[in-house]
Amino acid sequence: MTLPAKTNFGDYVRDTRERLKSKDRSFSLRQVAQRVGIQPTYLSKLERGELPPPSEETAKRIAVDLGLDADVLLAMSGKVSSELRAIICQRPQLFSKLIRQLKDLPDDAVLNIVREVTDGDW
Amino acid sequence: MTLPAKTNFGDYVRDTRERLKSKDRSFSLRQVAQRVGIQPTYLSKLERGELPPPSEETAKRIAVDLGLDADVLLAMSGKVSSELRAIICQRPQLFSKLIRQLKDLPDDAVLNIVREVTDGDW
DNA sequence: ACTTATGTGTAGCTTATACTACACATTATT
DNA sequence: AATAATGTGTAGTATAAGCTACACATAAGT
Repeated sequence: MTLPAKTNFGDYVRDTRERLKSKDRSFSLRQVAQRVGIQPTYLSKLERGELPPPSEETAKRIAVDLGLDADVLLAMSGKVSSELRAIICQRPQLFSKLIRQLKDLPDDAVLNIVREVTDGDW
Repeated sequence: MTLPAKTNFGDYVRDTRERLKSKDRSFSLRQVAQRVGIQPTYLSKLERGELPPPSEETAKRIAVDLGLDADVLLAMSGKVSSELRAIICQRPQLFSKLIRQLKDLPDDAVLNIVREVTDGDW
């Protein structure tokens, strides 16, 4: 699972699409736009950063088409999916506190927590 | 720490403000609006749910004035603070996975995690 | 050569977001 | 009784979000 280094929404989409396109002609800007349900001009501007990232729904459809992780692509839009937002908003104090605490913990420490929960030690 | 049962933004603000007002005249709708930096008419409509919750900034200022937890008030607006969003967006996969996993865990289980992290067992 | 497909520049548009400003009736305060 | 303060109805406004539509030059495929 390769995470995008320090790139933005546009570059990430463009790079991914070009990579796919080199193996499969159907990943032209126009065809992707068509499948995603947006105008080619719009996708072009998104990829070049001429316009800010699209709506959550559009970002998700782009992610699906390009086989990307929607959470990651949304993060590059500075957004958190409505699904996650809803979870947080149900118990805002609990989650707010937890997230702030985990902010400065290294990845592997957070992963340990994830694993512990997965294993159902709770 | 009393959490609002199942109420919405408007009712929560109104109830809180009325409660404060009964002890302190300066919590009239007009004076609160003045301190918060919005029009009284706007606050009135917010409290009665005639208009949707305000911007994050305005919600935060209301929270400060009324002594409420900003995260909770934002949650009633269906929002997550930009600060928390930024934390999540820095490590979207990690946090997304964790949040989804914690979704159905009872409060005390999540609190255990919070405490463990607080104690620095990591 | 010709058609077809590709990416992009320019110019818009529609809907939501986030409020303000004025006027008024009702209720307190002095 | 007069003044001041309170909450609210109505009508707007300004800005941003999230796109579309047309036209065109270039490149690729047949």
